[in-house]
Amino acid sequence: MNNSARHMPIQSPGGVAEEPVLRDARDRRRLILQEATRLFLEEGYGSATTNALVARVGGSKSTIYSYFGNKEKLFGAVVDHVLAQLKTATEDYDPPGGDLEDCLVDLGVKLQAIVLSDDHIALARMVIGEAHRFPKIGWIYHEHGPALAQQGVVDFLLAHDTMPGSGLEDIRDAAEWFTGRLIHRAFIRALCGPGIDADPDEPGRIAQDAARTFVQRFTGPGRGAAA
Amino acid sequence: MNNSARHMPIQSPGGVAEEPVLRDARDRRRLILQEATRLFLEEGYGSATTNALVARVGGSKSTIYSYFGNKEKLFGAVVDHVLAQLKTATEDYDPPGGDLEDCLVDLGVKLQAIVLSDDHIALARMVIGEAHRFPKIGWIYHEHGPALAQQGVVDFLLAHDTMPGSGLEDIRDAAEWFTGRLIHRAFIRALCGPGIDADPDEPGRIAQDAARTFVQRFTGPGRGAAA
DNA sequence: TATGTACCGTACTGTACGGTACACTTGCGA
DNA sequence: TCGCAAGTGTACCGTACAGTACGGTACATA
Repeated sequence: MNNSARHMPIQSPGGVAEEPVLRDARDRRRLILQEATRLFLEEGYGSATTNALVARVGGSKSTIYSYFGNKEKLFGAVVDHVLAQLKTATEDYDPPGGDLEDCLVDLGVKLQAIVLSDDHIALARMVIGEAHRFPKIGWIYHEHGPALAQQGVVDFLLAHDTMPGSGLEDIRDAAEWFTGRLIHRAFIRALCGPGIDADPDEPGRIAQDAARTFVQRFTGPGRGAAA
Repeated sequence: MNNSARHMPIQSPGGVAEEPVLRDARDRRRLILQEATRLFLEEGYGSATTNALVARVGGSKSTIYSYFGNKEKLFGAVVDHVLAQLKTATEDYDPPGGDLEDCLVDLGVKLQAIVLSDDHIALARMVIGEAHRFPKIGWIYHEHGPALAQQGVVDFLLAHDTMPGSGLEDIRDAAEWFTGRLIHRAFIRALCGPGIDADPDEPGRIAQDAARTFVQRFTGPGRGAAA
């Protein structure tokens, strides 16, 4: 018998996602997914337990299992969910006017913001840490994360006719120079742990450097092939 | 506490343990560390079990625990061990003669070989996946891995007087351009899982591009400082 | 021959966790 | 008022695993 008070959807403490009071039980699945996402991102796959999820969501394990079957499937749903959010964020990108360098700075800053966001770092950590157990999820993440971002930069360079006369291969290479400079170091550092060498100004500085140097060295005259 | 005197140590039927090599028990600790390293790199921290380690090493759990205390400490020892090996590999680097581009290609290829080696990828995955549980190990890895490699490139550029007249900050930035181009994409891809888009020729091509483009655009006249 | 030490083999403990069973409750529509 | 689907609370199961206990062995040294 249940003698405790009727369960109230007491609130998830952590987080970005503000929960609109989902009293209506039809949204049960969404709430579970939402809380599972927070939980997995905070704890990682291995350390996140189903009981902890129940404690957050309220309700019972039975409901969770009736919706998602098992923990692995729930994990898959969470990864899809987060990637979908990230994808939306990139699709909404609207380049400002101004000259190329300004546009590249803007693009760079936005890209950094997404890649280095707490949610994305947590997701990447989780996926990388479990890549050997869930190779498929590693692949999905790669295609909907890094590869997509890379393609986004290529599209940007094409759309702005940044390197007129260059072949697609050269543009791809240039995009890799740009993203490598923009992201590599900070991303690895973030993956290794929070607060390593933290300098909040650095991303901005690097975006500036990436844009300026890119314009100077990769666009305009004198960038021909041949060696 | 257990006071039930149930368990009778049924005896080993004579010395069956036919261990081929390293019968000399003085190397016990080293052997354990060695096998633990292989095991952790193959399975990851969470999935590697102490029983599996016993099965590999031979002998008994008691011995392992007498040396390392618990699983976490064993893990720490393993990370130290692998990083020490990687460090040795970088310290032994001996740049060839030839012009700058050739040297950079050589440096790039060697760096890629280390960074993308199976052992390093497995280590990085493990560290990244557990960074939230073992922040200190994340930090140690970062300092002895990525940060060290970065510094190695800076040292190379300085030693070859690649950018005469440039300040240290500019050289650091240039080094980040180089390593970002050289490694970023392939590293992320490798972390996400084996066999994504695998093209065995690509690392070589990228090393070539990184070296050639770097020389063209980041050194010599026309890069902002006198030559 | 005695003794100390490093190691072995195996049974065992405690616990955490994924997952299930099942009786019970609630909201809703007919 | 009834039936039903969805959800709830809780006890429970099986298993996996870290870590321990402890008697026994191999061997070197005294």
